[in-house]
Amino acid sequence: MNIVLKNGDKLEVQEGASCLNAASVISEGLARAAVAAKVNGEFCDLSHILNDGDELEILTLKDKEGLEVYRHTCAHVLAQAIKNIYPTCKLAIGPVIENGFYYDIDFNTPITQDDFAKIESEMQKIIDSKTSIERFELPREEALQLMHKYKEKYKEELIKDLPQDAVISFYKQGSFTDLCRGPHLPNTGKIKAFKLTSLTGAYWRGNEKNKMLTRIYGTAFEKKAQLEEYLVAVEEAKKRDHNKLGRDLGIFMTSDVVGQGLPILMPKGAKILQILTRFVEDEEAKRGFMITKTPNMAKSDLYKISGHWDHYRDKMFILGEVDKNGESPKGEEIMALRPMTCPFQYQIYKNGLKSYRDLPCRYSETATEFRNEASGEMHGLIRIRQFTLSDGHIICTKEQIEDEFKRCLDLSYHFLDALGMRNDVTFRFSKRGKSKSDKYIDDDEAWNKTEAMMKVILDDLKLDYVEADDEAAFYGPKLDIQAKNVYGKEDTLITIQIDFAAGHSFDMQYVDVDGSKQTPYVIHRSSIGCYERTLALLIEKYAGAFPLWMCPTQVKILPITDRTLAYAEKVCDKLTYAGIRCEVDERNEKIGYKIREAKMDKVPYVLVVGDKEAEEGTVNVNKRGVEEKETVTLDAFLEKVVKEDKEKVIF
RNA sequence: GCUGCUAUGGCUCAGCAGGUAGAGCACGUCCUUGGUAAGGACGAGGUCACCGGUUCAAGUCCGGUUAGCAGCUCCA
Repeated sequence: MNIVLKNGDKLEVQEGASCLNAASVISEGLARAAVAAKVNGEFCDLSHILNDGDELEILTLKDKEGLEVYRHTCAHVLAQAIKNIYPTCKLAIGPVIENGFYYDIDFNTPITQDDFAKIESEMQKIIDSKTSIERFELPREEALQLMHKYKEKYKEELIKDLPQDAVISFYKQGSFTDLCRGPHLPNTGKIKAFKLTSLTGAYWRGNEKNKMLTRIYGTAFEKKAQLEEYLVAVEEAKKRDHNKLGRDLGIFMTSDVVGQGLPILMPKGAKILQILTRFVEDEEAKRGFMITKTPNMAKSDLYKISGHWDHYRDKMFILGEVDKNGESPKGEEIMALRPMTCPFQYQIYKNGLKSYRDLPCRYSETATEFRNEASGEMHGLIRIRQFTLSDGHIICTKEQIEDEFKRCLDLSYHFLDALGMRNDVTFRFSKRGKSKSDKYIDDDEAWNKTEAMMKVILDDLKLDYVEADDEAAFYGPKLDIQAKNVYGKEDTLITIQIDFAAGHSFDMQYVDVDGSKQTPYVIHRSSIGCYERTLALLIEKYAGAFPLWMCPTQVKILPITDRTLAYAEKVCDKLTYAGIRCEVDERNEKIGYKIREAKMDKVPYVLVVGDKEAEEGTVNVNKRGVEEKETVTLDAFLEKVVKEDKEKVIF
């Protein structure tokens, strides 16, 4: 019979041939490298029997999907090894993830990373045994009975949740059988390089109400060298971790007595935020935003109107005693720190009757906000309890939404370009979607309309976005601009949201052309995001070597001896007057020592001045990242550095 | 909040089978005025995160609290 290869070639194979047989007809090398196959586009094992006319693609470890199969099998080897060592533990799920795999397991007695060596050597035994892996399928009832027999209650639960018509398949390697969709390697001996990397807790089915299981992470590569390379790369990435580097560079610190999630920005960090804030506020003013300055707290009455009291109260810092209904038992006035700026800026809108001529009404504020995140959720400058958001609201007519939304995105692009991060972000269209929990305002029609409206805008912008259900704000859908940290964890950097509810709940109005009163829409937006989080990602992106314009110290002047101290001061004054942030290292230290410190501090320009430079009116320029030094006149350097400082678009 | 790990001078770490702490860097003083990534000498600095417990004796063992890290959940 004939099958068709991916490139369109026809291949003659024997009747009843498997994918692996077909691979060996092509070449023995391919048969050796093969890990799985795709038949008519369907992922399957190499043992899958081909039919006449099937379209076949052989997957090897060079294919992303091939590597996934390899890692998935490794997860099964892990599960088998664990069952061998801890026979009474219960298996949950063991999927492949971006750089490896994990397996969630319910242990009777907790294990630690110290047990990894033992588990890894058991895994190695299973690999060395080259046990063949076989697939079989069972009808639903028998599948349940099998898992019941093995006392795998989590697997039983998984089977029960499969659709009635689902094919229920198992993979058996030696004495070990696991519920699995597959495909898998033909035998365990194909795994050449693996390592267990970490161990954490994870809720069964991702629900915090469920039992916490033990998750063991691991990874596997085709060759040992690749595994080593990966582990080194992970270590290298950790060196850029803002949480470490930011502290080492004196950008921020934390203090036990101040509290969790409350980073303290030290002079350098505060300077960077000031530079960013001024840049953002100035740019927003150019784009028609009116700056506001609203209180950091308000009475509970305000949050009751906004809906935060009902939807967000457990995340708020409340000043005063409240019962579970959010009321004061003593009938006292309750204040709360604000988790966002919206209801405050709405008050400004409501101050005086607005006409359609006043719209769009754009407010923005560098706002301090407070959110009582759960203790385990804090992370460096990325997740904190008090943060500064470039928060703004646009109150506009329905017709203006599209244009205003696009302007918001354009503004964010402007900042992302300036930060050099435009290519580091992805877009997520965060919807309520099918999820209808009480987290959201209950108004199906409004949700459907607003989500459809946003989709039209995003599609018109030809944005490459992913849609995510159950990620909306409680009042409407969002466009989230996402970025990843050095560990690959994704967070929202910037968000633009359409709010269908605020106009009504706050009774905001405008007088339309015909004299009728209308309710406006609201766009919530952040332009550069939360400054602390943005700073964190900048530290990681640049490993602390920030672009010149945002460096707290742009130029450091190092006199060689104290004879040239006066000249160094003169250079410093001249640069300072020109708006350059510079300082003189006037310590009585050798020049090599001062240079070392300035370089470790990642200062962009280090100027060495000695007798020669003082006499000639020159400076010896050491540019960050450049080996060669050059001596130029002070004026020439000044002109160059001032010009560079104005260039906010990087590289 | 949950799981696991961690907590020793400003920083990075040693200490260990329980017997009242050690290095390097940083810091101070002095010498050195030195030309491109650490000059030298001397010195000061810690009730070993906090609170309890076990013990004749606890940085070292146990419990709790606080804080840090990774992950889960949640989120800007």
